Amino acid sequence: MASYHHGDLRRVLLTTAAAAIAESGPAALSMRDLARRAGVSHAAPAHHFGDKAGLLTALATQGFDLLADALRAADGDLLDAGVAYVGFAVRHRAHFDVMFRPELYRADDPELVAARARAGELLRGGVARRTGGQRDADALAAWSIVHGFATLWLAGALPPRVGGDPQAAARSVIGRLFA
Amino acid sequence: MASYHHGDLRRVLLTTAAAAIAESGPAALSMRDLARRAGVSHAAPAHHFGDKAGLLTALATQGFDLLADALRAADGDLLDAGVAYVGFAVRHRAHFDVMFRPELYRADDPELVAARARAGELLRGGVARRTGGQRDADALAAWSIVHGFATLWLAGALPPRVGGDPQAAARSVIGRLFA
DNA sequence: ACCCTAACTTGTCATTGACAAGATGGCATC
DNA sequence: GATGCCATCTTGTCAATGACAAGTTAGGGT
Repeated sequence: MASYHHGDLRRVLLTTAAAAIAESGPAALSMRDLARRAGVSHAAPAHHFGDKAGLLTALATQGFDLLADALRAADGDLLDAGVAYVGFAVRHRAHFDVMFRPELYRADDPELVAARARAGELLRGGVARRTGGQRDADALAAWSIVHGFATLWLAGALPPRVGGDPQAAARSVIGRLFA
Repeated sequence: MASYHHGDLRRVLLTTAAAAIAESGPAALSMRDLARRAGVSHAAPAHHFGDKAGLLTALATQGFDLLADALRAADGDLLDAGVAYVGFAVRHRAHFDVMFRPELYRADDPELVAARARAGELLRGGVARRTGGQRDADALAAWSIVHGFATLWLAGALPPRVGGDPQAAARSVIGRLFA
């Protein structure tokens, strides 16, 4: 038997939830099924997250932090940042799914707000190095195109001819911006 | 008392469901609450749609048809088609929300597949008039940018400075493509 | 040795989705 | 105009779920 005090349950629940959501979407996630997968009682998740919205808030927060990490690695280059954005969405599909669905979680949670602000800062930074032009509109266009591509990819809405490598396809698409 | 045979229930349920989803998202939609809003018994919706997935399949199908109508009105112009796409997303938020969430409905439903194909045809048509370039990648970029903008707008993820008119903002953003 | 509290469990309740079976009434057919 | 048919809608029921209340366990500080 595992010890009565799991000790690491919160993290395990988050990763398990991410896996479950990646399979069937946030709507299909059940607190009780999550508890079952983690081998704990049906009320254990509620202890750590309060309720379902609490869990998804934690997931979204983690997601914004992961996105910030991914963008940091691109180091300010617009194209790389865009590709990294798509890469993040594909690698962390569950987080991405939840992050932009604020009705599922508590969008005013302080930790969530802070993490989102950090990621937003890096997102804007990716465009900052471009010279001239209307920076705001450029940033918005860049964000829109990568977000749209990632969303369509994840939804399976893109035709097969796009190919199997989302990051490569994204690179080609982003190239159409400011061409 | 309303007559025992409602006669128009199916359509009423679809519009009521769209309103409910526009308020709180597809996840929060309850068949029983839907029945309550429509003033019918809790099992009436299931008669028309089978189950929740059936209802959302019907909504998505209707959504693709509405999108096709909106695109047709743009008459082949790329910029107009993009603005129309965003306008559709904002005006028919619930439909748009469901359409690109295939795990919520039966993506292989024949009527759904047909409606989606019709809309897809018009979508590609919006880019067809452009001369030269790699048409596929151009179409993908255009779709991505309008879809991303619409998604971000609906998620409330855009900063306030973007303003209150999504179609105007979209026009400016789309202008960054092929500039 | 003691308690204090975080971590988890058991128990419960209203609500939900899905299904089964019954009731109603318009409509075609004779 | 009586009869039968069947789509439409209702009532009834069941397992599963989310949320909450109350109890149990163990580890750490004093």
